[in-house]
Amino acid sequence: MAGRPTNRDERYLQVMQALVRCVARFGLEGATLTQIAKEAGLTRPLIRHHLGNREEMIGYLTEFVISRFSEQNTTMISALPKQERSTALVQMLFSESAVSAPDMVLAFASLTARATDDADLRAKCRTSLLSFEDAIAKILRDDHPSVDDIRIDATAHGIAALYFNVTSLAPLAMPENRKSLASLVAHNLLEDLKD
Amino acid sequence: MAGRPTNRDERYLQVMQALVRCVARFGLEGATLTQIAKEAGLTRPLIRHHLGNREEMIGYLTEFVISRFSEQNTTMISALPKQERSTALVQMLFSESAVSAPDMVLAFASLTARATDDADLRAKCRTSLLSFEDAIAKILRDDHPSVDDIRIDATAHGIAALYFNVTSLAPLAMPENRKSLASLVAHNLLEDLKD
DNA sequence: TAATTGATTGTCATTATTGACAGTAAAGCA
DNA sequence: TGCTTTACTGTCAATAATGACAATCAATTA
Repeated sequence: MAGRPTNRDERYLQVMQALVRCVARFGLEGATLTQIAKEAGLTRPLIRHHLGNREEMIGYLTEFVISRFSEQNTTMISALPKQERSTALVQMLFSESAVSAPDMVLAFASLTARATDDADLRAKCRTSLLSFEDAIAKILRDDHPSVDDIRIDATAHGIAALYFNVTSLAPLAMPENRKSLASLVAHNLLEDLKD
Repeated sequence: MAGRPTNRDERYLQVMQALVRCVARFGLEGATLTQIAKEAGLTRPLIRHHLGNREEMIGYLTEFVISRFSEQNTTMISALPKQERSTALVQMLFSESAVSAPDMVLAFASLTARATDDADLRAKCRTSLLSFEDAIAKILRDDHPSVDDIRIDATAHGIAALYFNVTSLAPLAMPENRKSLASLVAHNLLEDLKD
C-alpha cells in the first residue's frame, strides 16, 4: 500500500540552506538552479523537483527565512538566564556564533529589497522585523520596568539595527576591533536605561 | 577637425541612476540591460554603448556608488553649522531628504554581498565604509575633545549602522514612528558623550 | 515477487539575455 | 559642401537558464 518513504523534510532543509547561501551571494535573480544544485551537491532537476518553478521557489525561501528567524529568536530567548537577561541577550547577539549566520540576514535583505514591488512580501518582512524588535523590547522591559515604553522601543530598535548591520556586513571581513565596537555600542545603549 | 560634441557625462549620470535603481530593486544579476534601458528611457544598445559589457558595467557601478558616497559625505559635512555640529549631523542623516536616497545604499549593499568572492571589491567597500565612519568620528571629536577615541569611534559606528539600517529598510515602508526611533537612538548616543 | 509510491535523473524545446558588429544619424569644423 | 567624430540604432548568432515531461531507480508493503 505504501511506497518509498519520503525524505522531503531533510532534502528540503538541505536545498533551502543551499538556496539561502546562493541568494546571499548572488541575489534573488542571480541564484541559478544550477548553482543551487552545485552548492547542495545535487542535480538541477532534483532541485526543481523539490522547489518547483522560480516563483514557488521564492515563496519557499521567504517562508523558510522568516520562520527560521522567528524560531531562532524564541530559542535564543529561552536560552537566556534568569537575571541580567538584557546583558546576556546582547552578548549572544554579538558573539561569534550568532554572527556566523550572515547568509540568513543577507537573504532577508534580498527579500526586503524586492519588497518594493510586492505588498505581500513587504507585510511579511515588516512583521518579522517588528516581532524581532518586540522580542528584544520585552526582555529590556523585564530588566527595566520603570523605564517608559518609548525609550525601551528605541533601545530595542537600536540593538536590532546594530545586529543587522554587523551581520549583513560580514562579507566585508571587517577588522576585529570594528566588530567589538558594535558590541560596545549595544552595551552603552543598555547602560542608558539605568538612568 | 572636431566632431559631434560628447554628452558622455550627462548620459553617464542618467544611465548610472537607472542602473543604481535597477540594482537596488533586482540585485546585481537581476538588473537586465533591457530593464536599465527602460528605466532610463533609452534603448538597450545605447546602454551597452556607454557601459560596455557586464563586467565593465559592474566596475562603473562600484566606481559611481563609492565616489558618490564620498562626495555626498564631504558636501554634507561642509554644510554643517559652526557649533553643535554633531547634533546637526545626526539631524541631517535622519531627515527625510537624506533618507530619500535609499537606492544608493541598497546598491552598495548588493556590492558588499558580492564582495565575498572579490577581494578588490571588498577592499573598496571596506575603505568607503570606514571613511564614512571616520568622517562622523571627526565631527564628534570636535564637539567632545575630552572623550577618548574608543568611545568616539564606537558612537560613530553606531550612528553609521543606524543610518544604513534605516535607509536599506526603506522598501519596507516602516511606520513613521519607527523612523523617529532611529533618530532618537542616535541622539541618545550623542548624549552619552557628555558624561 | 509484484505493486505502489516517491525520489532521482535525462533530455529537449522555449525563452531571455548577452555580446558584437555594421550601419545610420547628428553635430561640429574646414 | 565635405570631413570627422561621436551618438545612436538594428540585427543576429551564441549562450545560459528555465520549464516541462518522460523515464528510471529505490524502498516499502501486500
